[in-house]
Amino acid sequence: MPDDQLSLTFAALADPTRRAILARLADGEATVNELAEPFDMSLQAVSKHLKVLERAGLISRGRDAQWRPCRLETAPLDGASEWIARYRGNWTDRFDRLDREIKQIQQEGRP
Amino acid sequence: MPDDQLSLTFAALADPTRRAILARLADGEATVNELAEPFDMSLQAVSKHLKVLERAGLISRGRDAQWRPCRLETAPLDGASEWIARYRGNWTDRFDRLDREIKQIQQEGRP
DNA sequence: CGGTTAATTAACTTGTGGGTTGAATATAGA
DNA sequence: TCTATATTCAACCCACAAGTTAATTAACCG
Repeated sequence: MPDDQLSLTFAALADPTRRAILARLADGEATVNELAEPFDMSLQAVSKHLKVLERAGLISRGRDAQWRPCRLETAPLDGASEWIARYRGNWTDRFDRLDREIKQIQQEGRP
Repeated sequence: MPDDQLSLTFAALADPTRRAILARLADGEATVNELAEPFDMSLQAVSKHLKVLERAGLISRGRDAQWRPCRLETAPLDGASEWIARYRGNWTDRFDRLDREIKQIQQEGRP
């Protein structure tokens, strides 16, 4: 619905089929047929999912003869990740943990 | 839409109004009226958004007389964050960066 | 009790998401 | 050029999301 980047990204991720497609693409490029193979739905349906992902900037497509290989594009995930991190808390907890680890490293470095 | 937890979470986050509501709740509890105030839409519409957020587990609601204060619940964000992190890469880049920082700390600790 | 405030439920409209099937397009290869 | 393969486009269906207004429930207060 709303077409701001963050909304597009989250909406694209809100479908298990699309998440599975992205997961598959994390292992490397793939054609539409290859991507569609695991799913119990028509090729056209998968093609539509790819369009959604493309509109969200989560994949890009090349052209190799009659194939249109899809590649994962992770840039939009940065914004999504940042948004979530802002509200996920608890930052202090994590800084505390990092603090302890750093102190331990310093101890080990100076015995 | 599919009702697995991850899909519910991402779908809930895919709307700017709902994200704004969550942002507001990060500053503390609020009633439905308070949450609705900034938006140019009916109270009922906001109430529906809250229901979506509640179903996704992103808010919980107490009861104080006729008020139903909403509280931010960040637990579902963990799963979402984890999913994104898995594909966001580049882990190696970040480990490299952390490596450099650790080495620097070790240098400073032992001159 | 009656009135006011807070919030939800109900019924409805409209738009769109996710799926289908069938036709169209583009390219490789015989 | 003709055919097979890969992919998209178009038209359609159904369910639901997001909004509306109107009615209902729940609790406080005079």
